[in-house]
Amino acid sequence: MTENKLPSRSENFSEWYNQLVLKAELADYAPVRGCMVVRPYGWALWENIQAGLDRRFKETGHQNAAFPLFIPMSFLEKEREHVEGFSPELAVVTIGGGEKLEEPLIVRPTSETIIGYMYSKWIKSYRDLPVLINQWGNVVRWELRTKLFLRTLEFYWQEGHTAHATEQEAEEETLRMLDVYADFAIRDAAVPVVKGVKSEREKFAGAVRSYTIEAMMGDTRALQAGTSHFLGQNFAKAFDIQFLDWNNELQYVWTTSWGLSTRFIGAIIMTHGDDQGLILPPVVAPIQLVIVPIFKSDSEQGKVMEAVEKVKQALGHLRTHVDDRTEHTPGYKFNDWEMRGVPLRLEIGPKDAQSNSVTAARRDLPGSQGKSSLPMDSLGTSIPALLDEIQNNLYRRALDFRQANTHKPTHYEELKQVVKNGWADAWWCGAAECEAKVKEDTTATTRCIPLEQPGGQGKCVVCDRPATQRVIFARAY
RNA sequence: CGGGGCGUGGCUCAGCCCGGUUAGAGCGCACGGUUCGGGUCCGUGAGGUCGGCGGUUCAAAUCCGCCCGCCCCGACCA
Repeated sequence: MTENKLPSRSENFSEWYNQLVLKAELADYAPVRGCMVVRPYGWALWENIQAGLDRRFKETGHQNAAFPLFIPMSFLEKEREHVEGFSPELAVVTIGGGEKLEEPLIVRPTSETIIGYMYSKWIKSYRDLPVLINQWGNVVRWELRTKLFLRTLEFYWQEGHTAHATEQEAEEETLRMLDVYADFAIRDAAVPVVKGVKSEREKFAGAVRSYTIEAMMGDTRALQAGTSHFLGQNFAKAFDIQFLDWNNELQYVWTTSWGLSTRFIGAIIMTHGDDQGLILPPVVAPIQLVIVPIFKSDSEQGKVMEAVEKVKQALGHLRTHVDDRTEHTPGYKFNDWEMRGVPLRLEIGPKDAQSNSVTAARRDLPGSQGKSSLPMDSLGTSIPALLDEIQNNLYRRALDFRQANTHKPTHYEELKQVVKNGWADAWWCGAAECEAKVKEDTTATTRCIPLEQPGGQGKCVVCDRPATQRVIFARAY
C-alpha cells in the first residue's frame, strides 16, 4: 500500500533530503566519494536556473566566455589570502601524458587567478574597461564532508569576473550582481533571501568584502545561496592588471567576482519541499504541468485523449508532460509527480471530458484543498494564472516561515537558545572574538550583516559593548 | 582527523548474542491476468562470492583479528 515512502521531513530533515534527491532522480552518487552525477531531471532544473541568470547577466551587459580547467600552481600563490584559503582543498595534477610535470597544475577551485592573468594581457587602457565576463563551468574543491548539491567535490556554477577603472564602479558592479541574484532567487525560485555583507572571518579568501544572499532552509538552517565579492586591487596587484587612465597615469584595475552554483538546487529543495517530496516553483520547474489521463474502456480512452490533445494545444507555451504510461494507475501517478515536485497536475477523465472541463490539482496545497474543476475553454488564461498563484504562494510561505523563525535576542543566554532552532538577528559590536565565542558555544556563525539596517544602536548581544550594526547568527550548511 | 552508527539480491531490513538442512521478508524488477477518479489485487519468475582478507572450528552471515567502504555529529567550506 505504501511503498517507497520518504522519511518524514520534520523528523529527519537530512535523511528526507538525501532520499528525496535520489528518488526524484535529480542526482545520484558517483563512484568517487563526494562526487555527484546530476541526472536529466536535475540538469533540466539547472538549465532553467541558468536561463534565468543568463538573461539577467546579458541585460546587465555581461558576456560569456570559457577559461581553462587547469591552472599553474604558481598562479594561486600570487595572492596570499587566496592561496591560504584554497590550498587545503585543492586537487593537484602532477603527471601529464605519463611524464611528471615540471610544475603541478591545480584543477580550478575558482578562476580569479587565471582570469586575472588573462586580464593583465587584455587590459592596457581605460578604453578597454570595464571588462564584464561570465563563465559557466565546473570547479573542484576537495571538501571533507559532502552532501548532494550542497557540497560536492566537483560542482557546476557560473562565475562572473569583472574589471573596472574605478573603485566606485567596481563596488557598484558588486552590488548590482548581488541584486541580480536576489531578484533571481525571489522571482524565479521563490526563495526569500537576505542581502548582506560577510564578516571578515566568513568572507571569500582574497576579497576586500564579500556580499551574500542568505536563505533559510526548512530546518531553519541558513544557506549561502550566492555571493558577490568586491576584490579591490588585490588580484590586480597580484597579476599586474594595469591600465593607463585619462591622465596617462598607470593604474591598477578594480575587480569583482560573483558566483552561484548547483547548490541553489539544494536551496530550492530545502525551501519548498514537504513530506510528499519536492515542490518546484513554476518558473524553474522542468515540468510545469503534468496531465494524467484517466479511462477504463476503449471508448472512454478515445474521448479522454481527444480532450488531452485539446488541452495540450491550448497550453502549448508551457512545459507540459502527458503521463500516458499504461502500467501505472492514476493514484500511483499522482503520488509520483507530487514526489517529483511538478507544481500543477491536470486530471482528465471521462467525467471531465463529459463536462468539458479538467480537474486541476495544485502541488502547494495538500489533497483536495488544492483541487478544482476548470472549464476547458478558458485554460489558456486560467492555467497561467494558477501557476502564478502557486509561484507567489511558495514565496510568501517561505518568507512567513523565515520571519516566524527569526528571533531578536537581547542577551547572550537568549541568543544561545534561539539559535538552536532559528536565526538570531542581533546587535553585534563587530569583534571577531564575539563571533568566535558564539561559534564555540553554539556552532552558529555570523551569516551576514544585512544591508537593510534599522539604524540606531544597541548593546552587542555577546559582550554588551556598544554596537551600531545588527547581524544574523545561524547554524549554516 | 576526533566522537557515534552501519555494511546480508536494485532498495529497506530480519537472521548474528546462543555457529549446524537448499540464507529469508517487504518493496522494486520481468511475464500473465485483473484493476484504473489517490500508491489495485492474484499468480509465476529472475536476482545474493552475506563488504574484503586472514584465523578458530568437523562446520562461519553468525565467534576472533586486521583492512576497506558508507552514514550521522564536529573541524573546513559555495
